[in-house]
Amino acid sequence: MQNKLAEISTVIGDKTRINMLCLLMDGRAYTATELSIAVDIAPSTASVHLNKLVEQKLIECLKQGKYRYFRLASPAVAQLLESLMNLTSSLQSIPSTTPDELKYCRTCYDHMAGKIAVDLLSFMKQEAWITGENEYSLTPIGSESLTQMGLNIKEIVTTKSKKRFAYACLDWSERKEHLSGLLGSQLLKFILDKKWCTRHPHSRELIVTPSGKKSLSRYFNITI
Amino acid sequence: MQNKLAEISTVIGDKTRINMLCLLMDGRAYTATELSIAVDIAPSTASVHLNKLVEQKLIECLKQGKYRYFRLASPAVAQLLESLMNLTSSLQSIPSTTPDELKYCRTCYDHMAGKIAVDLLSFMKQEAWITGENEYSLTPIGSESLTQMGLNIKEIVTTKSKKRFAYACLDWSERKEHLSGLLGSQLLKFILDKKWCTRHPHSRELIVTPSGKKSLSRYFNITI
DNA sequence: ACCATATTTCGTTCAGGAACGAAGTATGAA
DNA sequence: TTCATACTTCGTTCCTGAACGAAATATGGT
Repeated sequence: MQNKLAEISTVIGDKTRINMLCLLMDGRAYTATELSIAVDIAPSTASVHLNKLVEQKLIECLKQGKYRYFRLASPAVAQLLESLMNLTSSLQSIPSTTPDELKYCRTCYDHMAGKIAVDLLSFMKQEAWITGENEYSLTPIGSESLTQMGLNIKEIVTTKSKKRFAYACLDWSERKEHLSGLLGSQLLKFILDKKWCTRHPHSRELIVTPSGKKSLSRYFNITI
Repeated sequence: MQNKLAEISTVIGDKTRINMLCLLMDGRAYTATELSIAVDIAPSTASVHLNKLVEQKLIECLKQGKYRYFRLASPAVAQLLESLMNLTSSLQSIPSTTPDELKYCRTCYDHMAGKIAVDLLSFMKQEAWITGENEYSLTPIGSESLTQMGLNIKEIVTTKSKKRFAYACLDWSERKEHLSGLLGSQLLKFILDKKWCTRHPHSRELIVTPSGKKSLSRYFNITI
């Protein structure tokens, strides 16, 4: 019991690992190499540290191709780090992402990405429109809400497609999850149809229209 | 800035020191020797550990004659330890497993604890019956009020005792300060004598009697 | 298929620091 | 005063674990 506690605290109690955890405090996921560069150690050393942190469930690892993204495992970990920072009274403000347009709203393959998409997913989770960890299912609440919004959910749900229905995709700029899968792509299609956003002619940027601002705010409580 | 954080976390990240901190989680002050025995190391080693903890302001030291009493430095430290315990999901995490009654009103060694005791201390502070940060002194107002209530303050003040007169004890469940020391123990004695509370036969719980309710409300503005 | 990049595993080196006991200091008691 | 107890300081030993680079593995791109 206290043994477990001692284990955890020794894992936390390392200069390098604490620095890593601090970097992860912004809620984003970083690759092993990025972290190793940021804290100035060899990748091999970083790998060892990251494994220890994963072992103690302080962070978790998301494989994506040859990359491994690491992020804090739970809000409880963030809270722990925060109380640590409270002690030093050096609660550095979490670096706010300076949203250059592309970071803000764009496409990622066939679905939306950027801050808006991250906010959108977090709204849908919070309002219990969807459930699940990495693979999502639509709840009756979500189904109804989206239908009322104008999406033909019935059609989407009955679509025969090899595509996964809905899952979490890591955003490359925010490094936070956003909605991917059939639901994500249909949602983008819908938003473009409704002209809440329009495509930028030469990039993957999406431009939110005035009516889009209103609707996004109304349906998803997203302010721009 | 992160340097400071790393320092603190390395100090926390030691099996022996964490064990000591856990012992101190009950809010009580222990001597160096007691702690060294409890965690099974030589007194000299304990001394080094305790100094490190003091240096980082995780605990504080109160000299009293040849004894040194150590206790947690602040509620913030208790909170840190609690969030650490949260991670282990060990249900030794206090709040959920503790019956409400025990949280509400009980003894902590020789004085009262629980929500009532916390309220009581905060009332005494607010009404300027006592002054001080962690070590309290009785003010003339406090002295008079308590005397009027029926406590023999003169006798208590002139008692020769190694015990500290009055100090803040960290509450185990509330994580807030309550009154400990000679004054605290005498107050409990008084309250039991007056039958404002009675002891539960097999636990540290205190049961507030009907007349206790009236008196606590009248003298300390505490509603139950 | 080939190479480039991301990450892990392994073996080695090395510094830091945890632990002890002995000797020194401080305080209380007889 | 003298002794006992509480605690600290110092010097030494010893072990853990942080770090590295080289080689292995995994994946993507061309």
